[in-house]
Amino acid sequence: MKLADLLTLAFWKGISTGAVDKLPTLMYVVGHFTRADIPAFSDFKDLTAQIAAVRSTFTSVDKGVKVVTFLDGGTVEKLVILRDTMLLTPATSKSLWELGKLVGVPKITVDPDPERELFYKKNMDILLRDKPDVFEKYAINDAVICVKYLERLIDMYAGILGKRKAPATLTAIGVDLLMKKWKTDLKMDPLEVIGKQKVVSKIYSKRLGYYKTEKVEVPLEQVAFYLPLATECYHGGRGEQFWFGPAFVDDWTDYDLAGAYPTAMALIGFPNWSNLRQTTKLDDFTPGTLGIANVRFEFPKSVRFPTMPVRSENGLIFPRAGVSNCSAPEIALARSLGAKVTIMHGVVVPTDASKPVFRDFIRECVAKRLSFKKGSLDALFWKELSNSSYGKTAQGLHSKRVFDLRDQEMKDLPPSKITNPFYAAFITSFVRAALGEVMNGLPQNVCVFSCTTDGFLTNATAAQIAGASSGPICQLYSESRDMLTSNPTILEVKHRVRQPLGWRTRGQATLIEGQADEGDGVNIVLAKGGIYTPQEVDSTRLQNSFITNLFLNRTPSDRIEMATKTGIRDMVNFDADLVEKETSKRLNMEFDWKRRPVAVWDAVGPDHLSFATEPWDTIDQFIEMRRYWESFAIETPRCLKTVADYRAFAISVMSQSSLKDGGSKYLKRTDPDLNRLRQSLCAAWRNSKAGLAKGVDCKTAQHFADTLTDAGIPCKRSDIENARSAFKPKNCPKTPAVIIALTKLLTVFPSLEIDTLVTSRDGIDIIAAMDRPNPFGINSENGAFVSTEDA
DNA sequence: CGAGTACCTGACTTGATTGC
DNA sequence: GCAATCAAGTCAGGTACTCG
Repeated sequence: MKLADLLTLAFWKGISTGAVDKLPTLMYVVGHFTRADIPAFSDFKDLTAQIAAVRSTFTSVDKGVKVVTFLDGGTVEKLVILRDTMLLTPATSKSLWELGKLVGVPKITVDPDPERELFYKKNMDILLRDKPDVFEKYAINDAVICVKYLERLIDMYAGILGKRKAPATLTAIGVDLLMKKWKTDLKMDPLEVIGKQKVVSKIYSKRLGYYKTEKVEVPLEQVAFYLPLATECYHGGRGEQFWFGPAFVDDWTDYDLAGAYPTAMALIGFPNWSNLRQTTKLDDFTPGTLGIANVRFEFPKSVRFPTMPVRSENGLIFPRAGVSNCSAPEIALARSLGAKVTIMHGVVVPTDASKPVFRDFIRECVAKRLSFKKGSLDALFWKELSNSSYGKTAQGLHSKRVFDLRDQEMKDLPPSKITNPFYAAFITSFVRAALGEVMNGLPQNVCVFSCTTDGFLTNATAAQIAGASSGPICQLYSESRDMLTSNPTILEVKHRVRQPLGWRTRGQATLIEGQADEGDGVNIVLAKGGIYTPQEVDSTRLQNSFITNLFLNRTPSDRIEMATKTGIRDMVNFDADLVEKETSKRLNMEFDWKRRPVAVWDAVGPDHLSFATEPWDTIDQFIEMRRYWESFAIETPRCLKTVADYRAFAISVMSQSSLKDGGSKYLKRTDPDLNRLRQSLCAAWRNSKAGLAKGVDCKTAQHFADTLTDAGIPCKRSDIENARSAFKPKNCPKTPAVIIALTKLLTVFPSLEIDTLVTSRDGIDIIAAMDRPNPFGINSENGAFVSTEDA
């Protein structure tokens, strides 16, 4: 059936039952997750040319679909605008069931038995056969929810912007509202706000065969010059796991910066783009400055959480020293933490703080949100508007490929009307800086367990938190907060637990729940870090114990099942239907090595490897480390669950890092140090190098092999015969095992030149961490926490 | 929409085995 | 003892995909 046929049928039924007396020429067709429905139309191929794929589903963007319907014996052309409620729903309530609750239409249950219910939903044809009346009700109910929701949305839009329309996405409403604020209320020119101008350009039109003049929006020249640097200075949120494994038992609190991104946005004053200037003066970069820079930095050893972001393939890293592209708030913070900072390339945009560009918009969103009941559709709607506007300032900065339906190819997501890298860089930098200021303000004996974008988990007391959140950045944050909500509080408590478990960025669970009675969910911290829990495991508590068991009992070969749906590309290119496909993914609950282990031990209760961390000295150390980890664990099955596992990895790391420059290629996974030593010795013997002489220091290959084996280096005759390539000097890592073996060999071959065999580099040493005590003073007998002050 | 992975592919190295 | 052979292991780069 074609889309047109469906509409004809609907009109015909509407007229014949008297429900419809006038036919519209322009209409919205709405569904929830239209990716499931649209491909079912027989003219799907033609439709794709007129609709767009947004966030993996279908909607109309800048134009509608022309549809010809047959009514009263004649043909009538209608314009259809497609909408997907999925794209118009606040982030927390994506399911149709949630949506139904928001508009007051509950979803219909088809069977009282939950198992039958699930079965019917997966096999709608059987439901139609068994209970046709229920089927019809159920099917229509979904449509009712969508229509009611869209009507509500159109009403809301009209109430705010005075025009009756349904935009394609929620964020589009936010941008429209912001534009209105700028133009009507604040009398600002949107182009001036984001540093652009209109110019007339001549474009040759192939179709018309002559030049057309067109007005295009381009960045002001003095701004354009620095856009690449500003884009480099824009990063996402800070996410790190500072501790691996089970923590000690204590009062742990999960804090969140209240409304982080909107709060930072509200601080931006009206920019004077034409007076933008280059500077390398540190004092030009204050916490509130709209400024970006490429800087060299070095933090003192005493700073536990360095705050300068450095981009890597695996996300943001915060090393002790290096080169960072960041914004003014982080530069100011680094200086106040005692870091040596040198600005190599810096740009500052003067702003008028008395004319903030986003504050009124945010304030209106916050006021509107607070005027509605918490959790209601309106409240969620307004929250989404302010939160999503930050994302729009960053849209299109880092290239993101999206599938273009019309041209059937991947294209870059274009910038939005309010994309501006200076803003995006400032907003995110300010939030990271606020987080960094608090974490570094805590006493050394307080443990910070993890952090994600705008929150962190710590065993600090309320008084310690208060003491840590009084720095200049927090002050500014508090002022902005006060201005927006008349409440200067900056940190909110999200969860309280007694013992957390952590493995990687965005990977935390709860071993012992908290005892707060503030409601459900407060006592459990759970961030699954990309791990799927089965559908039947539905409550947070069940999911938490599922994840915890997964972690404690994991093996390298564990896989987790997940359901994926046919993607848009496959639907369009191969005419594939939307089906669920069961796939499995390797379970990865190992550390991400964004920090360096500083003290390692086997924890008790639950029994598992545990370690505290410190920052890497440089980004290169991290990059190297990640490479070692990937080759060690992801290809060879191995989890780090005990100190013995850790030791094997630590030796592998030292072996590889001390060789570097090609020498570390093809090191063995198990006993890399001794295997390489054997290889080197065999080549040395065959070529009479490194103080060995073939036929003199052992008559036959077999004899030499036996001698090595006796010294603790397993060796076979074939190993010597296979040593066909030239002897490579200094090609052997200097691990404790290698030194012991060589010392033994020296008694057999006194002329052996150890320095010719063994590398002179030191490499990355995470072996020594096994000898260091837990800095937070665990009593290893029972796992109980002993504060360093008492100990 | 950014962050973080998993998976695929093709080229290269290594170590066990075999025949001379 | 040496050369040839082969399967398994290793490496590097690119891409697709999901979650929060």
